[in-house]
Amino acid sequence: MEELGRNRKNRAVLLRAGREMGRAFTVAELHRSAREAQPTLGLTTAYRAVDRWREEGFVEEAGTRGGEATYVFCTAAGHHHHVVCVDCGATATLEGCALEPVRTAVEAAGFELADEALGSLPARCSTCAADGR
Amino acid sequence: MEELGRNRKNRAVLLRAGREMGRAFTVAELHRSAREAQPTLGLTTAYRAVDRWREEGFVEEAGTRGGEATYVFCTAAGHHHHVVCVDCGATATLEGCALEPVRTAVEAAGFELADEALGSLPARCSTCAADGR
DNA sequence: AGCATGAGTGAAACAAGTTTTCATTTCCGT
DNA sequence: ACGGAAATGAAAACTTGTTTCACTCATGCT
Repeated sequence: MEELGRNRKNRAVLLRAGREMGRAFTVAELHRSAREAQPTLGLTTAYRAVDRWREEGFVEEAGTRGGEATYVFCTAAGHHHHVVCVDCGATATLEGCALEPVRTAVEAAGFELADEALGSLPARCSTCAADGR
Repeated sequence: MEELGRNRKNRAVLLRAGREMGRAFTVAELHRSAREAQPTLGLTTAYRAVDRWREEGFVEEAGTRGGEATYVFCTAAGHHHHVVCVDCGATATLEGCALEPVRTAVEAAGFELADEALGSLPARCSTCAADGR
């Protein structure tokens, strides 16, 4: 349980809050949620926690929503891609590598697909698609 | 030639500058380039021109580079996707729809691919890939 | 237990990109 | 010409995200 480093109370609260969201979240959303359990917790700490998680590979960027960066917890181990609803942040995971045909086409054009920038595919969940948002 | 509206001198300069770039550009880059021909042209006008072009469909967002949004001129008419080098902005166009297998996989997960957010695929051109950037 | 150390913290200052405001200028149809 | 709508540029405002800094406090050592 030392993975969290010293003084881990706040990060533990943030971690629980983030896991409970079950979808892509902004730092402000994470902060708002964690604050319910820890009212003194500052926004700066939320930014720092997400930064750390990203460096450690627990979390990855999932695009932006309304100008704010969103993140998802990356639980699956093997090669996979996240599908993220651009409206509500709902996520799904594609196990196989559905991007191979795209990679081939991109390479035929003389480019290499930048996988690190395609960790999550922008999509719309059935609810948001039905809402016509 | 009325597509540009009134007082079109500055926007014409910006349009020429943008087309001459031949790659994805930031608003600041566009402004810097256009300023060589029109030194009084303000940054605000460049922002406004790009906004208008995007609304009109001449231009689409192509992700970000160093924290700045980038844009590409969208010349092809049919269904297509841009491939954009995340380092230098070089572009290519995929004529067919190489994304169909991805769409199928995403739909199997209960989502709909958000095409408008996938107008350009992040990639690296051969030069930047070789530079190891 | 006492203590020194350094990671952790939050408020506030800062930075960068983009948008808005506003007074002024320029174009265009009349 | 003229009147009005659109366009313009400078500056201010806003937004998101980062950095600074003084301070707290858990941790490991004695």
